[in-house]
Amino acid sequence: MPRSKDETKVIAIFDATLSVVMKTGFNGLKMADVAKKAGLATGTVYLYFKNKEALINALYLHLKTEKTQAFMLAYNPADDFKTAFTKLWQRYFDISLAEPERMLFIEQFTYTSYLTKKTKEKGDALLHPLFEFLQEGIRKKKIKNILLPLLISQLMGPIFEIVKLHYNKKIEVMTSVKKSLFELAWKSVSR
Amino acid sequence: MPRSKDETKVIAIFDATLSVVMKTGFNGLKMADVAKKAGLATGTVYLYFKNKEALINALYLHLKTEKTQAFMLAYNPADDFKTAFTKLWQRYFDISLAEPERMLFIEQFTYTSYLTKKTKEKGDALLHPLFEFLQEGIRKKKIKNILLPLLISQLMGPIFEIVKLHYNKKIEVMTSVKKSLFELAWKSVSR
Amino acid sequence: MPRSKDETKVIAIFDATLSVVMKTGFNGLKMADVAKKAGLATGTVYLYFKNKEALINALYLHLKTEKTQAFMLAYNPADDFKTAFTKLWQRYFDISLAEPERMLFIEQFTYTSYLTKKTKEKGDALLHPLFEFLQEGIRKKKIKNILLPLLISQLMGPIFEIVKLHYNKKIEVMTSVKKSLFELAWKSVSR
Amino acid sequence: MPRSKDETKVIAIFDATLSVVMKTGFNGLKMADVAKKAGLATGTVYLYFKNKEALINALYLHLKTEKTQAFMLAYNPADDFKTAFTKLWQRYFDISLAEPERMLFIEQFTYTSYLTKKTKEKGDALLHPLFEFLQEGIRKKKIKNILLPLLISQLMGPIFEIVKLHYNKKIEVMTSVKKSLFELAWKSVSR
DNA sequence: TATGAATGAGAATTCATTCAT
DNA sequence: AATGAATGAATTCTCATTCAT
Repeated sequence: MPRSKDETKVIAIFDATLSVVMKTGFNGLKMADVAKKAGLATGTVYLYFKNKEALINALYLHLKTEKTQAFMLAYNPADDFKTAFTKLWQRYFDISLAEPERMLFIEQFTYTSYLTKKTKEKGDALLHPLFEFLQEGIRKKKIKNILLPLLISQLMGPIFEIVKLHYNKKIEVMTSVKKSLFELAWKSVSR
Repeated sequence: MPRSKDETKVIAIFDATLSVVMKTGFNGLKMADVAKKAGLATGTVYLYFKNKEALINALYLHLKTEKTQAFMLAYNPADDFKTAFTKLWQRYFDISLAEPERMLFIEQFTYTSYLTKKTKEKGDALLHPLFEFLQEGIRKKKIKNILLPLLISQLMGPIFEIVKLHYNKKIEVMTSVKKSLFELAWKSVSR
Repeated sequence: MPRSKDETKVIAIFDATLSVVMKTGFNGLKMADVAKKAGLATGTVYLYFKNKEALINALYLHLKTEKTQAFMLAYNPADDFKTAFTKLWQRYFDISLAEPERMLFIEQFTYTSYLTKKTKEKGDALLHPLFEFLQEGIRKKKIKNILLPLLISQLMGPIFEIVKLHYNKKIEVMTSVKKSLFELAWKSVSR
Repeated sequence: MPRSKDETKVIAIFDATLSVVMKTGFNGLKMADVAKKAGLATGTVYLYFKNKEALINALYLHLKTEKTQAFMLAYNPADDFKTAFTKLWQRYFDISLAEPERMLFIEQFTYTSYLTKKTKEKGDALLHPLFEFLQEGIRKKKIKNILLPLLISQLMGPIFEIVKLHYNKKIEVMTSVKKSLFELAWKSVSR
């Protein structure tokens, strides 16, 4: 809930917050550090965000929105289902790996008391287009007829895990890996 | 002769910590609350754990060990691979859903600066038996020949997601759900 | 523009610390009391000094520097040795008696684990000019040719004792007393 | 104020206390450390001393008594004044250097709120025999007619300083040094 | 708006002392 | 008497937030 017009500063604060959390964990997140990293005075952060909680909620939504929009861009209604599915999965995978911090940040705060119910709901709502796409796939008998949340879990769960491994340098993700994983994913949900 | 240092108290402190985190989130974890919940004086907690960090690391390892041991009990070397795989998956699933707090707690810990590198390593090491079991499956051509970490991600990722949904009351997990999910899992990794 | 970090506050904290120690003894030194006495919030003290140890080290050096400078002002290179010696001794004596707290405080510090090796060294270094002056006296055969540290001990030791007596109201130091003491001092070291 | 008969334990506690203070400074003195060092349980220390303050006061008096007695043994009323003075000074010097910790301990606690007025008075009273000896010297016109406290300060002050230097390894005290120092002392107070 | 010093409530930790055994 | 675990008041230090400039 920025009050001012200076969108640049909001972004600087978001970036700084992300960076601090990634470096120190969410319990190491201090407003003073965020300010310093953003090149601002502590007080200035409070001109843009009412308090720490507000900042975190705003960032959460910002990241989730950005990410969702980015990957839904891969969707072309003209494609046949399998093609569309493939493009979407790959885009989601690519984005997640390209900016693991964003994804991990979201994960981290989910079970923190900082995150408002409202924020969580808004975050969930962003996935509606994806739900509809998958629903369509079920209707067309392209994928198994299971509850959508389960389907999504089956698809996203592995990606989250891979991103963690990648971020912690436990694995290197090459094209072959991506290919394998996609096959696992498609194999498990396709009909 | 004074009372002797008591294993019971360690457990009481572990339980209290878990309970406090689950009620208030990770950032709401205060040593005083833990002590009160455990029915002890603040100082007593420090008799058993050097400081907050030590407590968290110990609890992390405790939970992870407990969980791993519990689910590896389902493993019977006499079983053929598919049977063993099925039992293990189901046990892991059941345990995770039965005590979602423990699982979520472990996950949360991971993104805290409290957790030592050493602790993480020890935690990872606990999964060795599982790695070996899957390796065996690959050798026997029962499951796909992919990097083990990827395989594990594919198997555990979805379960984590389901547990979260379950814990947040977004879904109800009935037998049919469990069955569906197992099929997705098996379908994706089997040869 | 906020208020800028203020040298006045450092002095206020120094004074407050000194005053608290003098009233309650060294083991009665509490940061909260220092802050209150200085008219500041607890946190403010930590803005100027990293922690209690840093405060004590800084104050030690501050007092020792101040005292050394003050008494070295009595030194005029144009004076003949005996005159210079007399002036310095008297100035040191006067200063010590005028502000016994400062002197006693410095002494007390010495036996605290708070005081860093580095700080002690810096403190010792302050006496260099005095060492040189006495060395000159030896060269000129005005005073006995003994190791400088012994000479200094012989000169300062009695003064420390007198200050303690004075501070504890065991004696009253009048001009006649000062005269006697100077004679003892000069008698003992002169050639 | 030991309550029990076990004098051995009292000594062990005294030694342990001295040792802990010397290692960590008086603000590092913890009852638990004393107990451990003495090979006793914490509670046991409290069987022998009511509390920390009582322990410190008892030790202070113990050390001062011991030291005073030890050096007054060098006094032989049959000796002429100068001989007696010499013996006493040297004995005091030797004792102080041989067990610097004891002397330094006494010094350290003098300005701590732990030490009772009563304890200080008792400690001072121990020096009475020395006062009388010096008074006699004045009467016999062997030493200068100055206030006794000043005289004592003049004699003890330098020794304290030397002990500190010695303890901190700043100087090495050989026979020649001792001789020089005695000469300075005698020169300053003799008539 | 922007600044960053100041605030002080609140959290972690310590340690003298007690007490159950 | 001896033990050392337990206690909890007291203390240090932190950090979200405010406010004077």
